[in-house]
Amino acid sequence: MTINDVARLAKVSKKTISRVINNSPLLKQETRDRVLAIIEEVGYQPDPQARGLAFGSSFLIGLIYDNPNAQYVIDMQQGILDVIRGSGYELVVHPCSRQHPNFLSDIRKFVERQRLFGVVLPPRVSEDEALIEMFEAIGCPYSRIAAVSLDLPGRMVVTHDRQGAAEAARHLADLGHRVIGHISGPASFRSALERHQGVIEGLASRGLALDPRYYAEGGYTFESGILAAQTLLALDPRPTAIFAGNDEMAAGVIRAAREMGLDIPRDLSVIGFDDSPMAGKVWPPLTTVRLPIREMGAIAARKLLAQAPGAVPEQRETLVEPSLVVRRSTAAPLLSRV
Amino acid sequence: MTINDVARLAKVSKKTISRVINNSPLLKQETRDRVLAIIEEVGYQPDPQARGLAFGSSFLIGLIYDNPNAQYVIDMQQGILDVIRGSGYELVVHPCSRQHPNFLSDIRKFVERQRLFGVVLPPRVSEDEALIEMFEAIGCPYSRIAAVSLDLPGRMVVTHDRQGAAEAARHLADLGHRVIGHISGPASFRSALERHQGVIEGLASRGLALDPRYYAEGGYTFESGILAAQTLLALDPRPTAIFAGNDEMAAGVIRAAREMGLDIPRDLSVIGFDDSPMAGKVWPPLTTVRLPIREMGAIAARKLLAQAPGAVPEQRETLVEPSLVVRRSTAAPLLSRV
DNA sequence: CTGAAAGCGCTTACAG
DNA sequence: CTGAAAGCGCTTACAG
Repeated sequence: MTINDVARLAKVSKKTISRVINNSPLLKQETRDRVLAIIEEVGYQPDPQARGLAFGSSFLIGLIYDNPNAQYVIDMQQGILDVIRGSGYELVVHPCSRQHPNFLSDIRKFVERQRLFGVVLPPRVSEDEALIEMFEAIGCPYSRIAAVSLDLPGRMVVTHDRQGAAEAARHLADLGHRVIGHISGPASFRSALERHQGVIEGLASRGLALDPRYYAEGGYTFESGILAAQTLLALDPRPTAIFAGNDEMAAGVIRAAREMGLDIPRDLSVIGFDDSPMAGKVWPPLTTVRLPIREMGAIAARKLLAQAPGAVPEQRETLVEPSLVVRRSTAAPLLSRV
Repeated sequence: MTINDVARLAKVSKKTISRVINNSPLLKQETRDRVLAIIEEVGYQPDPQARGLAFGSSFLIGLIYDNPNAQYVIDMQQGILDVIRGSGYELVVHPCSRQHPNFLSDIRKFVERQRLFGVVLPPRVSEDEALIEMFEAIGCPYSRIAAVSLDLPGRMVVTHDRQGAAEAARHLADLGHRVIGHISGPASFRSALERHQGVIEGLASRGLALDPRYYAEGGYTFESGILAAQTLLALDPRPTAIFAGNDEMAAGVIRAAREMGLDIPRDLSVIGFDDSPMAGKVWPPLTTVRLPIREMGAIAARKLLAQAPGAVPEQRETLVEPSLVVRRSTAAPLLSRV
């Protein structure tokens, strides 16, 4: 069933069918309705390959990512799919490594060969300016997700990591903690910087300061969380609470604390970030900060689709608010409870 | 840069370029080498959309899944990508729900519209015979991953879940456990049936039987693990070990045990299945059974590609062996240690 | 508001 | 072993 078959059935030219498919405005409503009815009846689906060939651009959206958090990527894929479902677009996944020597040229080949309609860029690739310049150079539309505004409003989904971290810090302060540690992700991640800054601001709003001795830079990994926690927990006075930049590191903190014989939350409160699948399943269930990843993926997809030739371009930046999920890994410090 | 440009540069017809691209055997080696050199030099990449249109089939592989385990899906995607990298194929993801009323017709539309080259089917969709019949009917190549052989050898990647579960059961028996519980996944999953059977066989090889009272059917979810564990742990005598059909449920068992004041592994040994990201991060680190998901994805992709018109078809079924990962959630039972 | 012609970048089927 | 013609299913650019 091709455009020619439908044209024959509708007794119009195939150009008219094409106009219906592409929602052309210059078309009699009656003609449109009649054609639409026939399309529906015979179950005609325009061939995206043929359209793409004629258009000079495919109906494929690329998700380019280097995020090791599986749940994050799956949720993001789902969010993008929520939006493109029924639109004729499909999602092509492209994990990558910024470490790889051909990082840029591989992605460029991928985008050019497939004539991708555009790409969605979650962190950390979303922060890679060389990558962005390449997309600009080849004219590939994109939308970026990051913890700070890095681009034109219509291309940005900004996550308010700073606020989420501030809320976490205030939660600890309000529980009565005064000696609070923070383990951030790598300083090369905007999210790590923003969360760090959020901790500082959140504590400041309660008249507290983040003592630099109680700050450590981690690698967003379980092992780095263990290592950093061992350092911080050896300090005198020992921190009564630690905010880790993500759940992986928070799990590491819990592990390190346990191996020192500390009880959580009695001896140490712990907060993570991400609300990953394990967060509610470890013991004690982890207090953490949640970002609506799936929704972020959906918004990013919408902003990308809005860059299509006929569409109305997005003008406004979207700010996504995280929320604190209080579970049982945080409590008042021992001293203030005595 | 199109096939015409390359033809002009090489001073041959575009048909010859096409023959080079498609590895046609009837081509002088010298011509091939000369064309290849020019292709390399100018960085020509054949347009998959144009090729697909002419071929009547795209260069897209679909991953259709309804697996809620994010790490599983990501690893599988990675495995498929490992194989198709550089082949000109790309991976399109298509999560779905077997509950959805349009489940079959949605997938059919997807496959037909995109003219997918073929699809990779992990469990549970891989076990859906109505889905398979549909693929047969429309002539869509596929490869299936399942815990039992369900199809022609060339289309099957069989995971030896039964053996993995048997190994887990033997591990418990060899530690000295005699009262062992098993919580399986839903009986509508082949993996659940196979793992269950594996437990029975593993115990039998040590002269033990799985008392039906100590068996419960769960839903492969954390909550179902908690519920089932509460039932099993109320039994008299209390089981000294529980093998859960996946890590999610094993985490639920640990939770339930903890809330009853039981220490793991002192009072209860727990084994899971999957070696999910949380397995090594919970306390105690979970003994579990690992399947090489990424490798399975790669094999499935290879079997799919082997169904291409020119390729040599796969004749043999692939059997994938799981491995037991012993961590700290299993130990000898208290009595035998006294 | 609608249509006939040419073209997107490839491949198949047929020649030679 | 290589090539000229026709076609895959659409769209663009031009008519009317």
